[in-house]
Amino acid sequence: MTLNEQPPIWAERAAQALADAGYRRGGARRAILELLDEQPCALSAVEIQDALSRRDRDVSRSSVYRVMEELEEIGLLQRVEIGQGMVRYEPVRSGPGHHHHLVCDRCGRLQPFTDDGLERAIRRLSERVPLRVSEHEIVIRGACETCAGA
Amino acid sequence: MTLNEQPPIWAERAAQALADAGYRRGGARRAILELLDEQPCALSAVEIQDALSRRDRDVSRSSVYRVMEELEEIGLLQRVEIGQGMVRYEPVRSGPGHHHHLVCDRCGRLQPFTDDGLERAIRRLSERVPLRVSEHEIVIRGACETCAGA
DNA sequence: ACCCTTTATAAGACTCAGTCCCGTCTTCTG
DNA sequence: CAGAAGACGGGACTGAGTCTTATAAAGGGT
Repeated sequence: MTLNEQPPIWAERAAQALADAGYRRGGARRAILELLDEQPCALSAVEIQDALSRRDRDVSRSSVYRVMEELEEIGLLQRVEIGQGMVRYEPVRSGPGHHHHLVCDRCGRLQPFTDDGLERAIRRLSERVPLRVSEHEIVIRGACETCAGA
Repeated sequence: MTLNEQPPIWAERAAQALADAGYRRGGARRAILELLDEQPCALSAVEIQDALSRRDRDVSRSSVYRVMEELEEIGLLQRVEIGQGMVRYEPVRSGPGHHHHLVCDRCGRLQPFTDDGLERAIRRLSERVPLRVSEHEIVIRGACETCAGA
């Protein structure tokens, strides 16, 4: 179960990609990029704002959401809906990096995973279905090892 | 792609199940049951309240949410998270009736489907994963035939 | 049929993530 | 270095969902 462990170059790549896409630089965005790059887990918008605030680098709500939108647009960030209306964002670190998520019902911990069998099943399914499929998202819920005890 | 087309006995079965579970009867719940039974598509809480209001059978928000919770608890209703924080509810009509959903990005139309290959892949996956799996939900998004034109 | 207790309901205040708007500040370009 | 374009902050606003409380039914016992 792969946890992302690449060197912390994502923020730089992201900054470059933003520049290439015609965005100017700005303090809020920079702070957000750095924060996201450090964090091992996906964060929600509110968590991002709070974390920055704790470092005395306050950023407005509007900025958080705007930056999230921009980053998602360019494909640097993946939006993950973990149920109960909760949304979190995580850096896309390697290429397309398609993966899904395990969510712990109790502690909210999020863990990425990939599975070829699953992807194959979905690909086959996509062809037989009355829908021009654009994306799919799979969330598996349960109790993580820590929370399940045992 | 199976659309639910059973006879409209769900409301009665549901009423019975509620009684068996020790719930008393009440106007709001009755009205909600009848409405849900008629509707072919899944509805959100707000849609339920509005629909009843249009029939001059006003029901309070609290009642809608309370009843949804009760029905889900007994397994008569399935909660479907269709993304963007939207939640809809649909009657569970036949036995366990495990299935997933196709969501049209544009018109919001919801369509149930089942797929054995997919279930098999998930079952295999569940055994290899560091999580005591309790449930899974798969949402496939795209453009439905109507919206995609073609 | 009539209490009495328990449960169901309505109404509305409240929460909280997310959106929108607008005035101000910063970045970049000429 | 000035001026336009874009980035930012702050705060009003939205809308789904929650919580609280008073009132209205429902069912059981007599």
